[in-house]
Amino acid sequence: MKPVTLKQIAEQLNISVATVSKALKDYPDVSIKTKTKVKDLAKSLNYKPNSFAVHLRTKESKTIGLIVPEIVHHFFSNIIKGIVNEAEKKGYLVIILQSNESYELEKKQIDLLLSQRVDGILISLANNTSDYEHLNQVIALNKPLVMFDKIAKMVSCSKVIIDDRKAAYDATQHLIDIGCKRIAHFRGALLPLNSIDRFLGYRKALLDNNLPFDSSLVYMSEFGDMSFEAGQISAKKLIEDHKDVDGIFVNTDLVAIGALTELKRLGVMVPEDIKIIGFSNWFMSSVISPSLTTIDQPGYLMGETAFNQLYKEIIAIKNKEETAPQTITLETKLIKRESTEIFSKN
Amino acid sequence: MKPVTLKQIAEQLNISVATVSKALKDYPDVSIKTKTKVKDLAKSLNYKPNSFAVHLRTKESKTIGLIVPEIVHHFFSNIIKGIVNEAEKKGYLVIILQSNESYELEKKQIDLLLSQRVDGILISLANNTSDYEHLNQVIALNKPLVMFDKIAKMVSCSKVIIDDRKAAYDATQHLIDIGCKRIAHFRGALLPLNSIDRFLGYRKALLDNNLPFDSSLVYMSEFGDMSFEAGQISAKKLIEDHKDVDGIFVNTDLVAIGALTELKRLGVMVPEDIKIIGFSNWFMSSVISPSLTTIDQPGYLMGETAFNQLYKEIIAIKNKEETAPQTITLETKLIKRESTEIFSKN
DNA sequence: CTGAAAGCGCTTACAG
DNA sequence: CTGAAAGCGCTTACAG
Repeated sequence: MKPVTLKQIAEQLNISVATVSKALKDYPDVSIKTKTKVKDLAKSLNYKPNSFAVHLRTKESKTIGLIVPEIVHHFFSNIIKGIVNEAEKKGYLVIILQSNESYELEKKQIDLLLSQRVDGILISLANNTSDYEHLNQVIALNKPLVMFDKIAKMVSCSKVIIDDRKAAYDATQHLIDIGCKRIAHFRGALLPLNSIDRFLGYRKALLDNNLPFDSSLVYMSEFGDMSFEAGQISAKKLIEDHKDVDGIFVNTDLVAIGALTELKRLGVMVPEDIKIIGFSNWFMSSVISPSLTTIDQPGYLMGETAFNQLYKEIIAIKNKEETAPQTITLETKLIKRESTEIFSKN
Repeated sequence: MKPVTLKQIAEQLNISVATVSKALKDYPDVSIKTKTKVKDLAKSLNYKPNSFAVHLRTKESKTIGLIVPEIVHHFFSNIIKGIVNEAEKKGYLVIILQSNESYELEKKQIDLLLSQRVDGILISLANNTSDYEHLNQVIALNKPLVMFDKIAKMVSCSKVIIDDRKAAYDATQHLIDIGCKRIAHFRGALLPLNSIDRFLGYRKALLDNNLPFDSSLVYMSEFGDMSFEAGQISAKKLIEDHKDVDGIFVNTDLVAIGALTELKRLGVMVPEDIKIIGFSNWFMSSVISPSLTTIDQPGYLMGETAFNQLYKEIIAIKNKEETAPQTITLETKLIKRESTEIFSKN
C-alpha cells in the first residue's frame, strides 16, 4: 500500500491538486463545502503529507540535528530529553548522533546533518575537538548553531553553559569551609573548556584562602577518561602518594563514586579521613553510601534552553531578522550530603 | 549563503545537470575527465546533495524513527546508543521520540514518523498501550516495524526481547536456592507484557518449589510507577504487613535500590534479614552498598539487534522480497552480588 | 560519452 | 472560489 497523495484525493473529488492543497491548509479562499469534502476524504484515506515534497518547496525541514559525545550518561540523557520534549512542542523532530568523543566522527556528523538540511544544529563538543572549521561552516551557511555544556569560546554562535569556574570554586570553598587543608583535584581531559575551568576554579579557591596550590595533588586519568575505574585508579595513587590529603574535589560524579569505592576498599573513611565532593548530581550520587556531596547541573533545563535558543534563531532567520549570538549561563547548586558531613570531633 | 546545487556546478562547467549527477555517483558511462572536473568543483564548493530532493525521487529517506517510553533510563539509553551506532554504520539517521509512557503521544508520534516518511520504525511500547491500530497502520503501509523490550504479542511484526518469564524464574529460584521461604515480589504496572511475564515467572518458581503463592506478597506501586520512591513505599508497607518475609524479587533495579535504602533506614539488614534481587543490571546497582544481585539485560545488544532486523526488512522490501516476522530472544544473566550473599550462619 | 525530458509530491503567485 | 503552471533539486530511462 503506497502512501496517499494530493493527486489521488484530487482525482477522487474531481478537483485540482492546488485546491486540495489549499483546502487542507485552510486557505481562506476555498469554499467551506470544498474544504469539508477534502478534509473528510483525506482523513478517511489517512492522508499524510510527504514531508520531502513539502520541505523541498518550503525550504524548512522542521528537523534539527543533535550531536552529543555520549548518550549513556545521566547528564546528557537529561539534556536529550529536554531537547526532544521541547522540540516536539514546537513541531520539530530531532535527529540524534553520538560523536563518541571523536572529533573525526563529529565532523562527519555535521556534514550528514547539513546534507539532511536540518533547520539547525545543537552540539556538545567531543573532548579532542580543537579545530572549528566544521562548526564555522555551519555558521557560514547561515544555519543556526547552538553549543551547550562543552563549548568552544572561539566559535561565534549561541551557547548554553554553566559557570564551571564558579561552580568548582564553590565546591572547593565548601571543602575549605568544613576544615580541609590539603585538597586534591581529580580533573578531566586537558582540552575541554569545562575541565579547564573546573581546574581553574579549584585553584583560585585555594589561593583566595591562602592555601598553597600543589600541582602534584592534581590527578588526570589516562586519556582524561571519566569512568568509575578512572576514579578508582586516581584514588589509589593519591593514597599512595599523599598521606595528608583531607579532601578531594572530583571533576564528575562517576569518577567521584569510583574514588569513594576505592577509598572504602582501602579502609580510608569518608568523610572522617577524607571528604569528597563531585560534580553533576547524578541520581546515583544520592543513593550510594556515603551519599555524595556534589554540584547540581541542570541537564533537562539546559536541553530546553538550548532548543529554545535554536528555535528563536530559526524563526529569526525565517523572518530575515538579525540575531546576535547569546551566551546563557544556568545556575548550579551545591548539594551537601554525607561525603562532606562535619563531625563534632572536628 | 545558500547551499550549492547540481545546477550551479553544471553551469560553471558548462555541462548538463544530468551529467553532473551521474559523475558524482560514479556512473560508468561518464568520462574520467568529466568526473574529475565535477568532483573537484563539488568538493571545493562544499556541495552536499539536498536530501529532500534525493528522497523525493528515490523514495528512500535513509532515516528511521525510534520511539521509547523514557530517554533518561539506563537500559533505554543503552538501547538508543546501540541503535544510533549501528544505524550510522549503515548510513541511516535516527529520529528519536519519547512517548513518556503515554499511548496518546505514542500514536501521534507514529503519525509524525509516517509523515516524515522514515524507512522504518523501532518502538518500545508505552505502559498503557493496549490498542494497536497505530502499529497495524504502519504494517499496512508495508513499512518495516520492529518492537523491542516492551512489545505486544498481537502485532504481527519482528520483535527483539528477552525471556522475561524465564529470567524472573531464575531470579526467584536463586532466592529459593539460598534458603528464602517467604518471597515477596514488587511488580510493575498491570499492562506491559514484561511486567506480567516477570510476575508469572516469579509465581511459577514458587509453585515448582512447593512454596505457596501468596498474592498479599505481591506489591504494585500506584500507577505501576517504577521509581526509587516506589521502592521505598513498597518496602515500608511490606515490613509493616509481613514480618516473616526473607526475600524480595523486584521488577527493576531502580525500585530495588529504593527498597534497599528504605530497609536500611528501617534497620532491616540486607542480606542477613531479607535478601533482594533486582532486574536490569543498572550500573548503579554494582556500586551501592550492599551491591545488588540482579538480572543482566543486554541493552546495547538489544539496540543493535533491533536495528539490524529493521535494516534487513528495509532491504528486503526494497528488493521486493517477502519477509516473515522474526522474534529474537536475547540471553539474560544472573549477576550475584552482596544483596543475596549467603552467610555461614545460614 | 552527454544531455533533454519526465517526474517525485508538494506550494503558491497568478489568472480567470 | 477554482485551477493551470512553475518550480523546489534531484535521478534515471532514453535518445543521440
